[in-house]
Amino acid sequence: MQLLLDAIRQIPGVNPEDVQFLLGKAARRTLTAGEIYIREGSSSRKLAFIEQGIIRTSTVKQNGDEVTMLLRWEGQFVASHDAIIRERPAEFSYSALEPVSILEMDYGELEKIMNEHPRYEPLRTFFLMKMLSESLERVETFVLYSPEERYRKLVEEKPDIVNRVPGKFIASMLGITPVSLSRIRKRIVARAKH
Amino acid sequence: MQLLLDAIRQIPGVNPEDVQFLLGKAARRTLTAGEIYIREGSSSRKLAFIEQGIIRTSTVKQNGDEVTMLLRWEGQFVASHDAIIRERPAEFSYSALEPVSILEMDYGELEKIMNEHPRYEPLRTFFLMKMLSESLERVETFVLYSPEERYRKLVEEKPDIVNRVPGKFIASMLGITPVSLSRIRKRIVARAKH
DNA sequence: AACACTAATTATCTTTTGTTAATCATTCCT
DNA sequence: AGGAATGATTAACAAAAGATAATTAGTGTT
Repeated sequence: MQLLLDAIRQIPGVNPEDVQFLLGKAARRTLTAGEIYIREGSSSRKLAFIEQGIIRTSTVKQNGDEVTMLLRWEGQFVASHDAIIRERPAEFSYSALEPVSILEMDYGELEKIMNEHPRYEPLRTFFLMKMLSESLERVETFVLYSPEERYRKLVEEKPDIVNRVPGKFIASMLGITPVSLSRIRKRIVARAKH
Repeated sequence: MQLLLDAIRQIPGVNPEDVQFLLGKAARRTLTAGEIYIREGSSSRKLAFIEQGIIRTSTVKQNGDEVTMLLRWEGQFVASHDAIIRERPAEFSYSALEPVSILEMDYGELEKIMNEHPRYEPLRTFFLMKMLSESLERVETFVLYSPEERYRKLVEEKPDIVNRVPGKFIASMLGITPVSLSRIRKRIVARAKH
């Protein structure tokens, strides 16, 4: 819970008592490793804060290949973008890579509260801005950096990810194949021992 | 002006009279080809709707290479993401590729109005969601598609872009070099005449 | 311990991209 | 019209990535 409070405390324009009220709406829930949280095609508008664990967003391409679109871990929020911001069924599946603990709310409920009590509005604005900021930064990594540089940056940002997530998922998220990631790793260690 | 009205009319929860009021705050402005709209490093919080023309978002990498992060054209909004959602000086320059006509507002002013009159809030939420949706879709193109597929999709989405924007800018936006784009084009026409 | 299953690495070959430089093609300018 | 400047294409080579398959490593299961 502390993690979530810390996250919310950054929000300008929201006072702590309001937060307490909203947190009352959140339910703690756990997922077992491998469990699917939101299934592809569902219209679930759940909004979750990850207390512990990693959730993977994935789908299957037309050609049958499975791709990992996104990995989210403790301290971050997870929601079905399609269901919430595009109002259509989820194109992706969201599943736990490890035992996961989340705090869950229904976005529809939040929306109702915000419509009735405008003072909660800054909360929504804050989340949207945060997600947008993260997404824009991700676009930047694709335009500015090579696959190897993207991998280095990811490891820099979240070093323990390499021990917690199978490389094939990491590769997919970076837009490359597992074979290519393997070669990148090899090149990096080769260069490390000059 | 019609274009902007059409764009705003899609927004659920905002009534037309409110829109008229906000539009009163917007000023029409033109940019000459090549003119810089927002300069890198500036803290301008201008928000603009493009009536006509194309605006290019770009920066210079550490290694000196110039990159095009984004192209925006008529019917779309332009704003300095850094200044507005990250509250820091712009990392990018925004410049007109053609003579451009925009409707311009100051985001700070909008923010003030929204804080005082909550009924305008859905407008902000709508813009944020729209930008987020676009950004997420862009991330998807990098994860799901090859450079050639990304190029095809861009041309499909905005066919006249190839006649209006130098290929080197398009290439950069797709995360590839101009030479590589040239080869992709060659491959496409070669395959067209089976 | 033996087996099955999955992931990671390696090998081989093909395709694509990056890099650099040269050559066309266009546009713009005086 | 002539010349400068810019952008696009092509060439030639190096580097990286994709595809496929084989091998190795690591898990977990019984």
